[in-house]
Amino acid sequence: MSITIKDVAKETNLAMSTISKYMNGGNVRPKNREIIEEAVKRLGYHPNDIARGLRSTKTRTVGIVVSSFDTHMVQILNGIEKTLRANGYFPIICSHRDSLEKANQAIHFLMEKRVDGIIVEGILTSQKYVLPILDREIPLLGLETITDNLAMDYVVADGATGSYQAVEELVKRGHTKVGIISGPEGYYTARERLRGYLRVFEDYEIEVKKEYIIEGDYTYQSGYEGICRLWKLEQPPTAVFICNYNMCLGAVAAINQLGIHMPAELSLVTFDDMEFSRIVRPHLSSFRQPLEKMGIQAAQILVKRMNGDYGDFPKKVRLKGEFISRDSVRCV
Amino acid sequence: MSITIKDVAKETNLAMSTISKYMNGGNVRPKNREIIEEAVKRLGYHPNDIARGLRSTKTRTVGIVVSSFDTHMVQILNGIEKTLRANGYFPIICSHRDSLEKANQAIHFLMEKRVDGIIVEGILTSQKYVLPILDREIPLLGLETITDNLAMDYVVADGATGSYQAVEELVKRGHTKVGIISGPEGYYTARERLRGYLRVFEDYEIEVKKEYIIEGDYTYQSGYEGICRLWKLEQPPTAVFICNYNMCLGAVAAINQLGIHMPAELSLVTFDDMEFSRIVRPHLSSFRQPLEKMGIQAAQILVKRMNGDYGDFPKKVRLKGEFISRDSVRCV
DNA sequence: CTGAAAGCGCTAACAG
DNA sequence: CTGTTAGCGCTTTCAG
Repeated sequence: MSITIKDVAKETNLAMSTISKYMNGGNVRPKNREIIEEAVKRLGYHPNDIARGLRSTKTRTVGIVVSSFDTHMVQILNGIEKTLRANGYFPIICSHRDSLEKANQAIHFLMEKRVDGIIVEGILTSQKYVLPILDREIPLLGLETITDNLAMDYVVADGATGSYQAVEELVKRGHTKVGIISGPEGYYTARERLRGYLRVFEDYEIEVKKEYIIEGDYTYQSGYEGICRLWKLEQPPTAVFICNYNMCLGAVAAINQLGIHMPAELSLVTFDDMEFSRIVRPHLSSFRQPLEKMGIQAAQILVKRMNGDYGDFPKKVRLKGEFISRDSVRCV
Repeated sequence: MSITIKDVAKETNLAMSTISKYMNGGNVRPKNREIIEEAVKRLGYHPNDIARGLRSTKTRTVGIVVSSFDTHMVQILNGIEKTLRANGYFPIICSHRDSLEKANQAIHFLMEKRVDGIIVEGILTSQKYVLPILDREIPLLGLETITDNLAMDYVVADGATGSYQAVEELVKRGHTKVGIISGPEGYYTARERLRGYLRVFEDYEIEVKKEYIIEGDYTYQSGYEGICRLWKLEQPPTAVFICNYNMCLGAVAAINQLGIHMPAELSLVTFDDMEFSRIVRPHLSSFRQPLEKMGIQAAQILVKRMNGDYGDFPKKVRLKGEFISRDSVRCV
């Protein structure tokens, strides 16, 4: 098999424990230091992290459980990965595609791998499936969701304020008939974004029409269908707010398909600003979540916990984003 | 600490090895079976995978090293993850952002974690940094790249044929002045795609103009600049072939910015079909790589190797994609 | 500072 | 089928 610490010990006529100490940055007599260094290099010795983890119960590894890999997630992951690695940790990323079973598998896999901490994203954060993590007292952080009854840290974007800004933009420009294609009710983010929408109408004392509220499911398809349904109404809205990226893709496709002129006939603002927002014509006004920053923050907090610092536990971070005004909204 | 196999043994008055056997699916007397099951559940016992890996030298884990997380990679990863998990393996994903140092770190991390196999993607597949993997005889597969002198499996999309198809579409519709914004020369994929472009002109006996060949670097920025440079030419091309997704985003942005009418003034085809291709107007004609399939194939081959099956080693899979004709090309 | 010895949790051999 | 024993590669006491 491969070279072990024993081999190095034999080679140098030193004890295993001395080699071990050296490998972990401990103090060793300068002369031995050199001898060891030389032998390690010559033999091509690499400590076996598995064995090391077995003793020390620290693996310098953190588990990330996401719903799926997509354009949106990727930016968060970039932030997480960067921060984690800067702190000497490595991420193990699993996806569950909103399947409770896969999520459970992933969690158990990660626990068996003895990760030092876990970040979970999306709806499944809620409820029982994270309980075993808490039981084992593994630091746990929720991303893009909050469950009030669980003692853990959270990082979310301020969706209510974000959607408030987006919808207010519409209202300020004179729109009163404003539709929304929201996310599925079970999602924390969806509820937040809907809340922001509703609050605008409350604040501006405009009546909200039930038929303008379409519950989508965050997929391309539901964005597409949402627009179709809205457009078929006797009195279609003059503006619409789309609650996430994928649905926006579908919505724009439907708008093109139906030959609706944007923004002349229909104004649009969207949550989740993406590269294509400024490429499609008209350029889309949108609310940009600080995705990478969310990842960075999440990782930072988790690192803190893994270092045993529970000073501000449990922490709920709600990051602000920014509204970007482009050309998809007209004044009425 | 947590519950170990010893605890279960004590609880059931059976030997550790019996529990172990049961946990690994071995045959156990029905009565004991029940007893064990019950105790495992009651105690909440989960085998420690670290310890297990230490003994068995199998970790059921495979390392994935990618250049970065992006829209394109995500689809490949989906295929990999799905296939791996269906076979009982879990991926550990690392990115290196084209930094040789980070790539090395990642490789060592994965080897220390004793992964059963590794998939590497992108340019850095080449050369020395994968050598330690081969040395240790860990199954290794290269994705989106090929290095001829290394004995390992590869999965790539047939970029030459893909770009041939894309460019031929242009030529068939009467374009002779065709520009290309290619990838950086060091990339296997970039060379392949350029090769396809050149071969079309060879086959159709059309002269290629040097100034129509712009070497980009696969980024948004370079796509943008590429169009600008092409458009400034005394005799700008009437069509352009963009070699990847990010550059295409940039190219379309530039086309809009410059007020170039597409396809009237400039036709465009692109490598990498993405959702936005059929949303932007005009819809983009493009070559679609079978990204998810590439991931699936890669994982399948690796699984085979990890099972000790080296029957067809080394295997080089070159997957065909499809050209999708939309509205961004006009006939001259 | 160095070395000897014990043991992390598990599986692999081998008896029984 | 079950139990005993040894040991994976490393770290961690605890003497020296």
